[in-house]
Order: sequence, then C-alpha cells, then structure tokens
Amino acid sequence: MSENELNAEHKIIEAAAAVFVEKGYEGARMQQIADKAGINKALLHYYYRSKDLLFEKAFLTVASSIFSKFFDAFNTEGSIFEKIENFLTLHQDLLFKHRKYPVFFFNEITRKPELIKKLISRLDVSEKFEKLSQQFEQEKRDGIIRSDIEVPHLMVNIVSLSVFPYIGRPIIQEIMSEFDVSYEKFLDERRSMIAQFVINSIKA
Amino acid sequence: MSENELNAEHKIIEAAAAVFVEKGYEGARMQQIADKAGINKALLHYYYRSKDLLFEKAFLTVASSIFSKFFDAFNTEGSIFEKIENFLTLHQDLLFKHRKYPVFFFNEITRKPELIKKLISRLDVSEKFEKLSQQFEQEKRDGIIRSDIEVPHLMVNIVSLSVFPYIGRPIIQEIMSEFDVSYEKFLDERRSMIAQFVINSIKA
DNA sequence: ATACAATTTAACCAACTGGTCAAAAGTATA
DNA sequence: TATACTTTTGACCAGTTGGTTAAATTGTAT
Repeated sequence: MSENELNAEHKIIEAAAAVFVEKGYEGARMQQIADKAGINKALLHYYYRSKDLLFEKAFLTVASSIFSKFFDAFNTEGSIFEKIENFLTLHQDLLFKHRKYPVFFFNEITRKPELIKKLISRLDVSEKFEKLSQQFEQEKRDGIIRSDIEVPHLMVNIVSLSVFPYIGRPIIQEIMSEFDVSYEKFLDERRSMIAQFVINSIKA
Repeated sequence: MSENELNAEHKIIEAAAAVFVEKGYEGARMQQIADKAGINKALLHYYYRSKDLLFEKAFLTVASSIFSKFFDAFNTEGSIFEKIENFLTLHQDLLFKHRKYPVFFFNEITRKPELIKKLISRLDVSEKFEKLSQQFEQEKRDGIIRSDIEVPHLMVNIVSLSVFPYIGRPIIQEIMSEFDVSYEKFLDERRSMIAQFVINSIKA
C-alpha cells in the first residue's frame, strides 16, 4: 500500500469528514460520502454500521487532531505573553486552513453534547488545563499580569477573539463590504491585534 | 380575534421559528412545525408554499427583531463606556433568553449567506453603523480612547466576547465542570467582566 | 489448485420527506 | 337562504434516505 493509495477504511473517514463539515450531520448524504471516497455505499455500512457511528468516528478523529495541537502551543519556551502569541498564531493558521470547521464543530456539539465527553476523555484535557491554569496563576503572583484577572475568563476571551470572525464571517464580511473593507485584510490585521488587545488588558 | 388566539399565519411563523432554531433547517420537519402550530401540514404550504420560503420568513422575522434591538442600545445618553455597558447588558439579556439562537443563526447564514443581504437590507444597517463608527472616531480624537484602536476590530471584539460563551457552551461547560466551576455563575461573572476587559484595553 | 475468509458490489427495501389536490368547513355578502 | 370566497383538512404521491442482503470478487494461506 503506497502512501497516497489509502485503504478503504481511511478513505471513508477522510471523505466523511469533508462531507460532514461541508453539509453538517443532517445535510450530509451517505451516497455523497461514498462517491467522494470512490466506493460503494454498502461499504460504508460494512465498515461503520450506521451514519451515526461514521459521523462520530470522523468527528472525533478530526477534532482530536486539531485540539491536541492547541495545547502544544502553550508548551513552548518564553514568557506568558509569548505563549499567548504562539497559541494565537497556531490557532489562526488552523482557522485559515479550515474555515468551515468552527461553525460545523459548534453546531454539532450543540446538537449532540455527548460528543464533547468522548472528545475530552480522548485527549488528556483535565491535566493539560490544570498545568496551564497554574502557569497563569504564577504570573499573577509574580506581578506580571494583573491580579484581578480570572484565568478561566481570560482563556475564553482569547479563544473568543480568535475564532469568532470565522463563525460570524458571512455577516461581518457583508457589513464591512459596505464600507469597502477587505475581509482578508481584516483577518490578517487581527493576527497581531488580538494579542495586543489581550496583553493590553491583562498586563499589570 | 383575541390577543393570545393568534391567526394561523402568525402561529405558523412562531412554531416554525421554534422548530428551526431547535433542529436547524435540515433537521426540521414540516410535520413537526404543523403539530406545534396545531394545524394541518397542508396549511403550511397554503400560506408559505415551501419549506425554503417558510424558513426564510421565520428566519428574517426573528433575526430582524433581535438585531434592531442591538442598535438601540447605542442610541442612549452617556459616555462611550456607558454605551458599551448598555449594549453588553442588552446583548447578554437576549442571549440568556435565547440560548440556542446564536449557534442556529451562524450555522444558517453559513449554509446560505444570501440570508444576510436580505437581513441587512431590512434593517438600515449601513446608516446605523456609519453613525456608530463616527462616534468611536470622535472619542479617539477627544483622547478618551486610545488613538490606535481600529473601530471595526473593536466592534467585532465586543460581540465576540459577549456571544462566544453561548456558542461554545457545551465544551466550555464540560471543561469547567471538571474544575467544579458553575457555568451559570461563569456567565453571570462575564456580564461585568467583559465591559471591564474591553474598557481596560481601549481607554487612553 | 483449493478452501476459506475478507472485501466489494448491484439490487433492493421500508420508512420518511416535502409537497399536492380535491373536497369539506367556515365566513361574508346579496 | 343561496352564492361566492377563503381557510382547513385527510388522503395521497413521487422522490429520497439510511440501511440490508445475497452474490460476486479479491486476497490469502495451505
């Protein structure tokens, strides 16, 4: 088996992920997934039994791969400000590469919240967040960031600012186009702006 | 016709909006909408021809009602900081009341971006944003907010911070539950935190 | 070459979906 | 009350959907 001639099992997951992200669970069709994978529809059921199980497998595969990268960004050398910048660079790169993923992801976990428990138990989220949280608390004690900063809020703020322009893209882009602002340029500006905005608001 | 005995046309829109928000366009069933409205399925088509047209009518009705309120918050007396606080209070009240709306809204406009043009032309968005933008620029010239603040980014930042905890609720809530943080409390804390966070980062 | 298991397919199916239609029920007008 | 209209309904339909099955094909070990 060569590297680009994947086996059916793997081809199916790739095709399923692409179709599910594009159309959502309800809008996706098993036939379309089979076509994209270049196989017969019955083979989908041979390997993954049902649409539900195929979705879960594809969802968890892609989500695990993406989320595990997020934590890596904080396991780098440097100050807390540099780490925030590292995370945002990685986050923005991934968002740029997978523009449709955020809306898909948040829609599906809202439709079926059990997915989150399965995703979290795959990655070692608790432990990683614990470390991250302690790091922020240390920076507070060291007087590097403001002592009234609540760490959970700060983390949510950083992700919010980074991901929302991709979730709300159609409406923000349309409004901005009326003011002749290019959305590509807008997104690019945000790369440095967000870090600046966050750091401004937390530095002691 | 009494006030709570609505006519069929109106009952249908209310039922449609509820089912569409709950299940999304693809997941919603005409039969379920008819049941919720307490009428026959054929009557849906009698009034609104097709699922597509019914969806568009229900979507635009609800979205227009919500969005028009947003602009009101900025047409109040007081400093720019008070206006930001006003907007965030209203925004958070609406989000609390319609928790499932954001994910529905952003999913549907991603699926069908034409909806945005129709929504924007209904409200007088261009004019309202122009006014709002000029107001921010004036505050910059008056030295009340930092002169390097880009207004479009600031507006997106404010909305991002406010709405994201409702979009990402399932995953944030699950992670926080592992650290014994109540999500209700977390959302409540954000009401004052967001305004503080934004003002910290823009005040001159 | 043969037997056996794993993979892949074409054909099929029952359930469901959005949508139609002709008839019935209701309502106003003369 | 007879007439013309709008509103509401039950029954129905064609197309689509996820899923099944038995047979064919391929791979593999003996």
